Amino acid sequence: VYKNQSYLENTVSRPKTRVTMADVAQRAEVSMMTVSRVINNKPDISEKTRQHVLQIMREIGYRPNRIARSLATDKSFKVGVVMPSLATAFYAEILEGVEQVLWEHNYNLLLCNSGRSQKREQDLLHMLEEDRVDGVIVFSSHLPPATLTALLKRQRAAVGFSSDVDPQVAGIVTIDEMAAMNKAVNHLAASGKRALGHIGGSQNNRAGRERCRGFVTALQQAGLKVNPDWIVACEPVNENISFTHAVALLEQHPCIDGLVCFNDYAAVGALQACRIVGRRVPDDVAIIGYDDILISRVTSPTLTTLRYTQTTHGVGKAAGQLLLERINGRAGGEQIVVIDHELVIRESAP
Amino acid sequence: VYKNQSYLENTVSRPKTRVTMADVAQRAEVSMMTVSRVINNKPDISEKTRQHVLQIMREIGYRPNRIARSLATDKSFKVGVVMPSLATAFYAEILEGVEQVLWEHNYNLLLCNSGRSQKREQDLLHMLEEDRVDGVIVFSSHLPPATLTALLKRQRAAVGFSSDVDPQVAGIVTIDEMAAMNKAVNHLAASGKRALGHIGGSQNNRAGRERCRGFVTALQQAGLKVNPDWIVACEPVNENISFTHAVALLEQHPCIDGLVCFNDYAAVGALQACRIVGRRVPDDVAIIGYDDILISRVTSPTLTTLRYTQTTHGVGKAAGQLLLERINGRAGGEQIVVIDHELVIRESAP
DNA sequence: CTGAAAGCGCTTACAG
DNA sequence: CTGAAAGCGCTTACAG
Repeated sequence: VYKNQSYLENTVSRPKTRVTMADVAQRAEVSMMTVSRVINNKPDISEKTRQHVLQIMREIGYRPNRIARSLATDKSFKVGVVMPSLATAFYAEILEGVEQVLWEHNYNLLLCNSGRSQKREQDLLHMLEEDRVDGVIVFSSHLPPATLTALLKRQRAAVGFSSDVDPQVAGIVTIDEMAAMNKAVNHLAASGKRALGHIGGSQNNRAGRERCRGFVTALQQAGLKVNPDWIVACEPVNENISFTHAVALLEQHPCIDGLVCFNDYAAVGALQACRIVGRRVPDDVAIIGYDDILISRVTSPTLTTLRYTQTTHGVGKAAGQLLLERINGRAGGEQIVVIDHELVIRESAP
Repeated sequence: VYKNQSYLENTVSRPKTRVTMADVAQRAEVSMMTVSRVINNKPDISEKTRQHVLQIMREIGYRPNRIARSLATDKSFKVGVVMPSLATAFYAEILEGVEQVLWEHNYNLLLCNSGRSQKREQDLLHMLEEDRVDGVIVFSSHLPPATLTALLKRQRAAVGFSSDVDPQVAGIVTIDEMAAMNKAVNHLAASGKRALGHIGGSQNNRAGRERCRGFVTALQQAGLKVNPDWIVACEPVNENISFTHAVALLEQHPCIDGLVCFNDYAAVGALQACRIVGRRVPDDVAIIGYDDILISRVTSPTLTTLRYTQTTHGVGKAAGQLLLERINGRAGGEQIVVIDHELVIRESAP
């Protein structure tokens, strides 16, 4: 008698135990090997047998158990994705790009949110290891480079996005923050600004560190004064924190006539600060943001900002693609994808 | 000789096969049973043995294989989440809420994006079945109610958010769209509007259907005229499609003096349409949106809109919580969580 | 407090 | 073209 009979009936009760390959084999009067062959579309099987087995599978509502298959094949068709935040528009769009390529190649996505916590990022990576995922993508890691590298080395395949990680260990999708800051600084210098400040981001991730470093280097190259007091770090970086920092900065250093900000949120805070402190934008203080989020078009004045030449969705796809190549072992040596950017000139720094 | 020796060395090469429980047992000179006990923090084990085993695990870098454990226990500690879109702010925020509660209870999230495709939604649900996830949450399903119900019945536990599904089969987080539309229509009627139109959404999901139905019912209750020609459906619903529909609507029916829109994007399109057609908002045509997204505060005129009394993040948490209850079998009978809303009155319909 | 054996539901060589 | 046996890495009763 068929052990999952109740499952076939139209009742609300759920099955304690589901239909297995053995059930199919028994009912179809073939071996499990044969059932396995039709599930996996293997050749060397008569069309008659195949159809018969398929028919039985439909009849009893059989679905193969991927957990068992993963254990047997040591391949999970899952990849872990570690994000510093999910509700941020930027990461949400990236996620959609990643999901798209992965799904197209039959991979599934185990979603992890580190919430920018180092501890949690580590826990997550350990868990992903226990899940035996086929690969991992880490976005904007907040872990020290050595720690991250050690953690990723333990994964079957890995990609780091805007994270400092050994290129021997993981594929890399990176942003040339030095060049970006150079564009911003040169633009301000060209319009006559001479005392530039930086509303920076967290020094716990690559973007924050590199933008700060790039800002300083760009100043030097442009022959402008570098004053450490004109550089502040927001943590976390949002309008409010940035506002507070910017007010203090502008009050203590009235000479500042230009501000390069970590991102558009920080720039919005700086904009408000100028209003409070009584400085006109861009005449007294010019402001440049980063990311070109929706809001940068509706502030007044509108925001001059840096943006990737690729869509955010495209950036996610690139990261997914890179991981797939590594999973499939088609990766020859170090792989580094560099995302370019451009300056979008609006009113805050014409 | 230890088979994963190379894994312990500081090389870039990755292990073909990882450390297993058997390796730990052998090296610690205990049985696998004992190792299993320390992994799972079971009692009945001497502190000395426990510490010794833990030490060995650390030494050889052992991480338990959750795939094997899942197979043995028939429990995956994973839940599937099916979304119609990832990059939409609304769903991104919900996702963060879901991820949060799930992680707090040691569950992981298999993320799926249906892209509003019925076919893909079905494929996804089948795949999740094969993954033997402990539960599934479907957001704003585009599947016919009977199909969705049948699919969810096959899952170990399920929750539907704003989806028509049999409450015997899944927990439900739902929005009382009838009441919402009632608020919108009454507000317009109270300000003297008499000929109301509806810029609706897709009829392939509950929100679209219910808002339309609620709109009509509210008109009837308010004693206002119901004219099917004054109701249009946008598919997909975005500013451009809405703009096109609204222009046609306003040109063909100049008498219309109020528009209730499916969401804020649709309302923004309607706003633009009024400008093009030469109708003043709110004097000639009053407009009401839905969702209270960021943009509704910066349009001119600003947008009167409906919003949930709970944060979007909170809505995600509620859905996650509900699923956990069902997974743990603490669910007594039908479970329906209703999300309330309120009218945010701004300039477009004062 | 500790262990030997069977089983979870598949796949992988290996035979025939 | 088809099948019997062993194995993937854990856990679950059951003994002692």
